[in-house]
Amino acid sequence: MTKRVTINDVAREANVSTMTVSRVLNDKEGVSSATRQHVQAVIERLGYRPSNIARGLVTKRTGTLGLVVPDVSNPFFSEVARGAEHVAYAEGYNVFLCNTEEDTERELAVLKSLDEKRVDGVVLCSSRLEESDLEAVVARHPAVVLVNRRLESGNVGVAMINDERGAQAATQHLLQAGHRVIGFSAGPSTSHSSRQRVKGYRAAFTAAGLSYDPGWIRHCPPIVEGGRQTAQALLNDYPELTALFCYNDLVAVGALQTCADLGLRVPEDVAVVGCDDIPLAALITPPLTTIRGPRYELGRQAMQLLLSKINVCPDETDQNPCTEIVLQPELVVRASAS
Amino acid sequence: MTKRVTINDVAREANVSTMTVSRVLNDKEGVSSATRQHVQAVIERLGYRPSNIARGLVTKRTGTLGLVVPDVSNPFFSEVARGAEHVAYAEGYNVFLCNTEEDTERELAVLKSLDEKRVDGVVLCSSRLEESDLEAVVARHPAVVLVNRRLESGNVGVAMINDERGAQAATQHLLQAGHRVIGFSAGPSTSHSSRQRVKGYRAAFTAAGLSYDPGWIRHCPPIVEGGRQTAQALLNDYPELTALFCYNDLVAVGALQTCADLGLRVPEDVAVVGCDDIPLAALITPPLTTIRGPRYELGRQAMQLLLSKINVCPDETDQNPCTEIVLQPELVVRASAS
DNA sequence: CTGTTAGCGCATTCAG
DNA sequence: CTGAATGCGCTAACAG
Repeated sequence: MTKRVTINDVAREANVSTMTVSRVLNDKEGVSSATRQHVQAVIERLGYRPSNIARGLVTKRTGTLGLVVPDVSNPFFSEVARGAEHVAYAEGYNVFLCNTEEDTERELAVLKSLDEKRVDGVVLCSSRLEESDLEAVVARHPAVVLVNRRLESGNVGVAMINDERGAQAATQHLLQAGHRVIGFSAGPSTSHSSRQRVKGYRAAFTAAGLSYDPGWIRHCPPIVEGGRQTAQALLNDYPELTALFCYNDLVAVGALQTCADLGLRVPEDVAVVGCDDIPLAALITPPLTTIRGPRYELGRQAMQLLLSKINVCPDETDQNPCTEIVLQPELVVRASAS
Repeated sequence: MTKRVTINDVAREANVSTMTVSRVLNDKEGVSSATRQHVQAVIERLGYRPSNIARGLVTKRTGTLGLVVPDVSNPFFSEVARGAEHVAYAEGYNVFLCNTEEDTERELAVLKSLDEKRVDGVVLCSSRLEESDLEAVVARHPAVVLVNRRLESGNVGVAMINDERGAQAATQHLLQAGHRVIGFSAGPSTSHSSRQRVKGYRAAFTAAGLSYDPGWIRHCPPIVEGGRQTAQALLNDYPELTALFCYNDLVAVGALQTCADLGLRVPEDVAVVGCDDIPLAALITPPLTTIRGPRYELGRQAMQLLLSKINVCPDETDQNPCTEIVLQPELVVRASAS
């Protein structure tokens, strides 16, 4: 690592001013094609790379964005991340990937760090923050898009999958199959999508003119082990239970494991429905009936919305032509609940 | 977005010089605890957040790192990413996640972008770059750690899973079970780990005093569809084939699908072995015999190695106490090849 | 213990 | 078409 070549080195070597170099760097007019070519050649020869950080200091735009997710290794978020990163890259941005590991303190910390890094915007997935904290975060950042969470106040973009509708469809499917005692392993109580899914679960009962026992709903960590334990508890407390709706497919896999441990057949003894349609859902035994949300598309659109917020012309900054994107999920019927 | 609070605003408001503010910001000595507290209070009151980018311009350290992977949504890399991000966060760094989407041009492009962003170091996973390009990349960046790839020249850190050994163990397992015609869906020919696994595959035959037909080895995209098609071609060209070793578990899933389509039973008619032990491996039918590499640990150690390279004292910069980390994989025997 | 001077690498504004 | 001066927000190296 010898010292870096700067714009001054290029200017000196090319016998021009730094301004001329700057102009060719940014493809601005006002440079004869002769000098432009010459400067280009010198840039190549010296292997010069402009410093985005020096540039950012003056332009106030860093060309970097933040993407905050609870856990990248969760297939749901890794797909969202892939979609988001793809769009960002196409527009010349880089993105900081931040894992909160389901921890609100850590979420606050990464958001602070992103602020100090002066990112141009943030896509915040499944924020577990309280309303007031979230508002403060939104206020600090130049542009924010929330994924799978809504916020009344503030100029936020929102992109989400209609979780309520998905959960309702899943529950309705079970109800129509004749199930009346349906457990719900509902994921983290602090999660917005969990709350939405609970709503949908209830709505399905209401719409069918049936009632449910609130005890059938139980929160759990959104992972296999959480699903395993909750299913165990639920089946123990309610032996009459014939169906389980799960917060996500990982939780459903845990439920499947518990059923296997207990010698219960799926779907004959207990029907199981998951959420998300992650890759393994179709490949396990029995194949999982689940709710599929367009995850990659969600990431794509969230990022696109963020970029559109960043790049609005100042005079149309108040328009907010489309500030909320809602993607519809669909029920995928497989063997675990037919 | 009103104008940002700067260090000058804080200094003015607190009736001190910017240097004093800078000192309390960086916890440097030389400030009375009285003024320190006072300045702290003003910082809080104004909601001041130091600009990491202005700071980086003078200190030459941005506190950012790059993590380049072929595909985040591949469970292998999403686990590596999680491990790497965890360590980086713990040390106060942020990481740019970059997907190459298996494309070398794009890999070059993101590396260039990372350079312009002046990252302090890069973890580069499964680089598909030619040796000369890779050397150029390594030369430009202050610190580089390669994952699953080696490079003779240059001061690079290396962290890898011993793919050759893993592939040999898998092949040996099949050989010992009596298989003699073993297909190998070997993944991308440009991938280093593919080459290593081919080596291991061969080594197992050699060690057993047996021979193989080079036609049994066929490259393919490292995804389900690639595995599906390659298995089809292999089973078509070599009907006597009784076992399939696959580049990774996704490829193995594709192979499983092909077997099902063809009415072949696994493992009775065809034994299948995968690689990586991704979450679904244990959960599909039949459960996949596979090679497990410590993915999260790989990400962790790679990032740790990178940070140790970044933070060496200048006078011990040549020592390179531990520049290569090799993690051992293990054979996980399940039903698909027992 | 505290402040002053300088400059990191670049783009913006204004003159040539 | 080109260049000189200026400053972005911060810290390093000195002074006091």
